Amino acid sequence: MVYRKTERVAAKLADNRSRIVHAARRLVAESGFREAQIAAIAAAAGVATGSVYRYFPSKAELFAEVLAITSQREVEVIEAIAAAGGKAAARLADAVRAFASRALRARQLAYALIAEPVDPEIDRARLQYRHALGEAFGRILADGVRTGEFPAQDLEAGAACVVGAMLEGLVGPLAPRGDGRDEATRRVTEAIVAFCLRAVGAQTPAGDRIARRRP
Amino acid sequence: MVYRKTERVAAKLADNRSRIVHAARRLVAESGFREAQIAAIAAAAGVATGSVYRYFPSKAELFAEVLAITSQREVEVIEAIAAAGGKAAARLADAVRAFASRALRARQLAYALIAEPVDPEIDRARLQYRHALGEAFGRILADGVRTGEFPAQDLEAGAACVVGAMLEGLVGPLAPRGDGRDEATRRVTEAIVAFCLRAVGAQTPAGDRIARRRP
Amino acid sequence: MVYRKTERVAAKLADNRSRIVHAARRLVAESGFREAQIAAIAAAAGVATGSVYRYFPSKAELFAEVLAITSQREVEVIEAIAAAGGKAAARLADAVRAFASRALRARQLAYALIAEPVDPEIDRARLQYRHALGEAFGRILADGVRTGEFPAQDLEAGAACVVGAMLEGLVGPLAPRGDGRDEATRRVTEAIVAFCLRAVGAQTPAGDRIARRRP
Amino acid sequence: MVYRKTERVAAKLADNRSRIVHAARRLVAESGFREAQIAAIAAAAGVATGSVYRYFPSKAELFAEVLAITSQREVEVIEAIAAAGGKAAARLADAVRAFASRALRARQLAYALIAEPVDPEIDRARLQYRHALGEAFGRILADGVRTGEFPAQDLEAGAACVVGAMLEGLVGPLAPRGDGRDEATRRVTEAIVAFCLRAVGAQTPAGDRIARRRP
DNA sequence: CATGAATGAGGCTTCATTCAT
DNA sequence: GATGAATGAAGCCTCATTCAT
Repeated sequence: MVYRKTERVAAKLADNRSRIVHAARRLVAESGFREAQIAAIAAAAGVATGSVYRYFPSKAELFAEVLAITSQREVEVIEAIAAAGGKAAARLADAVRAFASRALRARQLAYALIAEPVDPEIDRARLQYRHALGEAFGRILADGVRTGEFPAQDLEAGAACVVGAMLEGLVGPLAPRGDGRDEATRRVTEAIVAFCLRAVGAQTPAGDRIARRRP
Repeated sequence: MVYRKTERVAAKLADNRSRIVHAARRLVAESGFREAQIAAIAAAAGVATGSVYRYFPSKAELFAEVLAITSQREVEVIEAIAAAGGKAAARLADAVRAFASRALRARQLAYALIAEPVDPEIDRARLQYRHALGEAFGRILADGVRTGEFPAQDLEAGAACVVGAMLEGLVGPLAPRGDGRDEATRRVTEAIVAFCLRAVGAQTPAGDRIARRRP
Repeated sequence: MVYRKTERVAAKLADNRSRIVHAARRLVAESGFREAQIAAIAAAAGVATGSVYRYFPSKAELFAEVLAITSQREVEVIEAIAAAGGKAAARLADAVRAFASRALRARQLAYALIAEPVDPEIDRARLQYRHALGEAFGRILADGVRTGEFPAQDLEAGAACVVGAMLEGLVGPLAPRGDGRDEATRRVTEAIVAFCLRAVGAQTPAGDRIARRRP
Repeated sequence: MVYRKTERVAAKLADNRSRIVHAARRLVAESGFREAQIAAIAAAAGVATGSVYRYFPSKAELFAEVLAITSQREVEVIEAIAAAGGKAAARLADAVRAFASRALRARQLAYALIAEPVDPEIDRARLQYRHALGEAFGRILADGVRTGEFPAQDLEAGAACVVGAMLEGLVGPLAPRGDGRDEATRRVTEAIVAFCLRAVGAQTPAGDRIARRRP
């Protein structure tokens, strides 16, 4: 019984699994799902093709996990902001900004997460992501409505709309082409923030009120 | 005689082309891109497989046209509303409602148009659609800002956000499951309308203003 | 409409289909099911791999047909003998001899037909063959019993036993190694014939009766 | 101490080897060769996959041994009956009955032993089994001929035919579906016994002789 | 020796595209 | 031009065997 499940062995296994997932993630981030074939993933992970199947029963399951893991991180960021204290409006703004800066930094990945063509089987994972994202934003909205910061409104629809506005604004065809740090991108991000704040009925700051006046 | 024959031939050709496009569209609407293989499309169009390649150089180009034609119609509807007279807020509301009722009536097609997995090459056509949709909404926004109905704002971003909010609200994972005519769906549609009106800073009707007051 | 389904085209199709079946049959006859992979069959038939799937939905179905066609011929031969006039005993002897001479001439094929390892899905076709073979022999038995040539007996079991005796005697491990025309093989064949005749209770000819006497 | 250890180790080794063989046998009996992959066998035997290769150079050799061991038992039963005293006809009948009752009780295993698709390499073991079975029956036949119970006949062919008749009658497509203890199965078994007795020319009991008369 | 994860060759199947008729 | 059968590259997955620990 020489082959004990020592930490090293366990680590190796976990490492392999993780390397496969990350290789898959990387390939998706670089060239989209199209290019992320099992053989390529295995090669990128430094394992044999068959080894992928030791960790995942099928390609679909692997990708589901890639989507799940990747999006979980995004959702967690938003959830953390949602759960923080302070004004709902400020949290909403922060959440949008956080999402934006992350999405723009890894545009191809964000696109894949959100919109790229995949197997219908894999798509479920994507829907879950957007659902979770919606719930996180929904929590902020609910808080805002409860405290009177925001007017009464349909929370579910509002959350979905915020998510949609964000996604389309950032990943859609009108999205800025920068990496999240250039001026143009910052402007668009702030425009989306303002859009969402108004949309949920937040008391907009003075500057905005002034902007409302006829020129 | 020769002229007539030519005419008839031309008509036949146009007819075939159109039948192929429509067969493709129908298959997509019914079962998504997955099921829309060249052979299936040809069969549905009543032509031979090879004939598809007489009219389209590749599958991607065929689908690009399917997307273009289908979305053009949608865009035209929105553009017509955008170009109509009256308050920008009313037009915005109408446009969202029109989009919603059409999208919900042909959900699978709308999903395919907006989000379903396809070849990256085909995806460009999708982006154009969303771009055009954005422009139509952008025009309404611009009108509203010009007349002072809406406050000054980033028009491009705002248009994209409106489109995104609509799409996510209607086709995303939180979307209603009805066909556009049931009560739940109507409620969601109106919630999206209200969201977008607030988002662009429209002077909301009295009822909404009241809701804005602290409870 | 230049591409009419002329005889030539139809013939070509039928030809291709048949060539695939025969290539498969040949490969099986030469090297058994193991070697009969789709690619090899296609190559042997002079078509592309994919073309096999124009004619057969799966490998299993192709082999089912190979088995069916091949065994049908064998069964027909036996059935013709069964349906002929004359003494049942003579027909039984003829049927066994006919089966033997054919089986021995294409030993590998016979083995594959009867016993070689295949997909369980394909196996059904094999069972049908043996069933049909059994029925043909059963008819002879029934005739013999009806005319009083043979004693009353379990016809189903008897037929199965005759088939089994034949198969084992000819294709089994004790089978002769010749090609059906050498002396040793002829002797074994006649031994099997005698075995089956006695087994069904046929009035054995004088020579045999003599052999029954104590030596 | 060292000696003891060696002894224990040797026992352990023999134990492992035997467990692998029996696990393989069990898997085959339960689900056929298809399901009996090395990994599954190792798991069922409670050893590691690689350990299988410490005891057997290849899958084929393992299965050859499985077949050999399993069939040896069957052959021994038949041989014991063959070697017993008494009338050859009675022994033949007993042997057939013994074979039948065992085969029917473990139908899947019997099928695998006799007919299921496997590697050609493994098939040799199967042939040996049938050969051995044939020899056991052949001994009974030889005895019968020597004592004058049975007429002179080709012993080898006769033995093979008896085996074949049995196999086909019991495991073939016309075989009864029971477990060897139901009435239908008993009837078939007796029909096969009668068939074989007649086939070897045994003096059949009075009832059968009467049946031989013309009606 | 035992372990069991890793290997990777090999097989089946799909489907966009081509081309002889 | 139209036809639709033929093509064959490409991708997923399996599983006997190996080998570092």
